[in-house]
Amino acid sequence: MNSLGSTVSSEPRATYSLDEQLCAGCPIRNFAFCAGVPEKDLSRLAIVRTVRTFEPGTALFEEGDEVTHIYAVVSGCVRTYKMLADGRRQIIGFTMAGGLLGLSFADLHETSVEAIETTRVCGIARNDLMQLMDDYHSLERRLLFFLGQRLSAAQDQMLVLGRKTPLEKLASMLCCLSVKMSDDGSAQPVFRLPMSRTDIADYLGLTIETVSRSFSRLRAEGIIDLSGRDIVEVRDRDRLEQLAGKQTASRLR
Amino acid sequence: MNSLGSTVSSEPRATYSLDEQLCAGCPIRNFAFCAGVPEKDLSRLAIVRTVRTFEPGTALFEEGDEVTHIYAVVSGCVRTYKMLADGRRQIIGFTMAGGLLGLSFADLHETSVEAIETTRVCGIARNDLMQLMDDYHSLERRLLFFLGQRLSAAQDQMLVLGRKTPLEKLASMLCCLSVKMSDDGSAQPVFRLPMSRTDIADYLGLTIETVSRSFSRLRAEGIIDLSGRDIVEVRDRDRLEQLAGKQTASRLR
DNA sequence: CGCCAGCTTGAACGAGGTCAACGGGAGTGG
DNA sequence: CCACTCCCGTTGACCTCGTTCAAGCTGGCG
Repeated sequence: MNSLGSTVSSEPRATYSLDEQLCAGCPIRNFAFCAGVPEKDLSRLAIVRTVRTFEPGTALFEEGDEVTHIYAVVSGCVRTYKMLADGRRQIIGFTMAGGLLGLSFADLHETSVEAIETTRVCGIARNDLMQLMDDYHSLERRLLFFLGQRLSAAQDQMLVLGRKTPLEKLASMLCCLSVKMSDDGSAQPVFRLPMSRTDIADYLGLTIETVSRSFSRLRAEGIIDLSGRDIVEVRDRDRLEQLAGKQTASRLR
Repeated sequence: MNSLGSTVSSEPRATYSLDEQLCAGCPIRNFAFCAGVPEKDLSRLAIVRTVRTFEPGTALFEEGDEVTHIYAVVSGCVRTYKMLADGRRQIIGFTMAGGLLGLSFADLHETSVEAIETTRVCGIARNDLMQLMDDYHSLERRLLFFLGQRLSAAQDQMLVLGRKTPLEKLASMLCCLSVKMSDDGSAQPVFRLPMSRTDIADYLGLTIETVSRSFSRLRAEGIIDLSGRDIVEVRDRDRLEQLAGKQTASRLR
């Protein structure tokens, strides 16, 4: 996997960082759900949160595990997925810095989450979060907003999975990633793919071969260019967005 | 469509009910999001909410419309969907009595919603809802819970759309409907399908022909029985759930 | 009774999956 | 330093499953 010698395993190989910098200096302070806690009360947050590091391939939690914490991704990238009994996998989404993981009202997790890259996450115990939500209305409002965004993204992905062709699926994903992989939320023409072809296939409901063929076709048509296997350059954003179906039917009327 | 002569159209053919019964006697009072408003303050809710009736095929709202209200379904059934420019449609979900519609933090709706049957909905203006959320913490908590449930359902559906076979897709849907179509939240052996084969196809990412063949096969194998085209009897629940993949990989370990 | 919309069934086709071979870059060891 | 290996990705050939196209059926309603 990487030079640290981690292997694919369900054992979290975590590093506890006991004396992290205060929340005030946190890189995701203004983007993550914790922005719902007012500046003056940050110390309260800093006491209850724990920062951990996960190496590639290690699990943050798995489907069926008890829900104990919720997490904000500080840096890196994780995949959230569900499996069928025979090993078929559906990746629900990829979460980057600022993203929220594990917010659930059930007692057991309904998805599994694994680090794709070395990933730092900030965790808060569910009980502590509930307490904070009771005390800070703005935090609860912010979580509601995050869940709304997640639901909206999930609905978009249903359209992708149910009704788009492989080429359209890949184009949709690349359009999203060109925004998600940028630091400032704008669409970057050049960006890195943190996930493997297998991950992409399991995200789009395709096989790895079809993903590879779709990449080749996007490149052949001059819509994108690839450097190595993980650097994407968008050469014709208009055509990429057109393929992705950004203009939905109702907006064309 | 039905004896009232409504046709498929985007014009809402709505009936305003100006003097509805008070919220206290409402059939969904204890199930819908409004259960987050305490009993003693129900009158406040009753003032701001509006009940409307939509005939089959009429739109509650469409993608791109301004978000003005959120709705609770009082009775009937609606479909939420997204369209691509060339007419391909993906149904995001079906909402029955007690369900929530239109909760969004964007200014414009990202999905369209149409009545499948004659449907009564209770609407609250977004501004009024925001005010109520500020005043009643329990209401906001309840909306958060509803959104969490919706997200969870959306994730299940991604697994269905991305990785299941047609037979498994239909089995999954029937398992869900046997619960959703019951009054008490338990799985009923006999229930009615409110939606057409075309709706089912657009929900499962299939064609109408494949849906029809899958129904025939489930019947041929003695797993279900059909009376007419819309009454389903589950004859072998175990096999239906097995096909649906209720046991996910992690839970089998 | 006849029409029509929605559903079912059959036959042919093709998009995407499966299987297999090849390629290339990174890590390893001689 | 180079050869070897391994993993991941790409490409080609073939095949299958689900779609497409077409015909027939059914049940509700005029």
